[in-house]
Amino acid sequence: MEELDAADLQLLRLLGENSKMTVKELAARVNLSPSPVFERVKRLETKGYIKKYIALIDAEKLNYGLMVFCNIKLKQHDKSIGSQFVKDIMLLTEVVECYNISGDYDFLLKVLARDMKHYQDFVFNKLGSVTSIGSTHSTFVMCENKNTYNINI
Amino acid sequence: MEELDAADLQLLRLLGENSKMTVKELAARVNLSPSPVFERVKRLETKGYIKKYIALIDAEKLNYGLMVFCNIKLKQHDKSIGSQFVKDIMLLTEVVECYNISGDYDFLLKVLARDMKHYQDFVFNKLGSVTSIGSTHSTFVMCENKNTYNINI
DNA sequence: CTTGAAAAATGGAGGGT
DNA sequence: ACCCTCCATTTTTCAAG
Repeated sequence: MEELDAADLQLLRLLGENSKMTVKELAARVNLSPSPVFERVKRLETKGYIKKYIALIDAEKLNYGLMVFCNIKLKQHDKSIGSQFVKDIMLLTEVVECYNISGDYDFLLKVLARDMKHYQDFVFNKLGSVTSIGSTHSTFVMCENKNTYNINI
Repeated sequence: MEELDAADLQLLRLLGENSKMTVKELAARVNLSPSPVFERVKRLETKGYIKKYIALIDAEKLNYGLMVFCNIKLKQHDKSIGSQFVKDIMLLTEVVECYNISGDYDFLLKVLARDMKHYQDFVFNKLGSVTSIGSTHSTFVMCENKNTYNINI
């Protein structure tokens, strides 16, 4: 995989921070002319180093000010229960991330809700109807101190 | 804040999924011509609904295949200890997210590491030298099932 | 990697509903 | 207030060397 030189890594770093940079600006930063930078970026895209380009939306501005980490224990641990759980979870719009984890719980969800009332509704009505769930434990985020959204290269 | 109509929300949804969509493509999706779409997007940017545009980098391709949620308890809970902790944490490149949380622990970190050896080094040498830390508890991610990076509007 | 040129998108002026 | 059409400028994209 190490077909990446310092300039490539720098391009990933820059685009991971701000994907609106023009090829010209990127070229100035990595001390190359626009054309090779253009080709390098295209290569990083096709080889999959860059997965996609997205706009980051301000959840608080849209009245989604509550972030909760919801730990989930399944009733049983066979494969079909697990995959059914993932399938059910994928449909819940409040769940922005879902991880299969080690430890006392099986899954960790990052949930975005408008407020506590909304979260309560989410737990009781949405998670409540996912039958594979045994128990849950919620950890509330009081403050987001850092979020880079990307690996720090 | 509800100065956003259905077209604005749709634009946020589309750009949150793929920020490389051209104004022309967006216009076709929301049934408007390019100019008003261009103005709407600019307004969403200046008003802060769109925070920034980024490229998502594939951490696994860069040999950062291990994700860990690291719970942290501080030694004491006065404000200066807390802000010093945040300051120290901000400098650690392995930490991609940091939250002040409710419950048994004070902070939750999302950490990206190359492998278990790297993570061990991170805990012992990097976290180990952050003096405000009382205790830690690591939860390892076995599989990322879902990550939308954005609120689901 | 460079130069250079075609194609496309951005961003703005002016007019219409 | 909002949208449209048209046009200049900039950027992207892709040749050939």
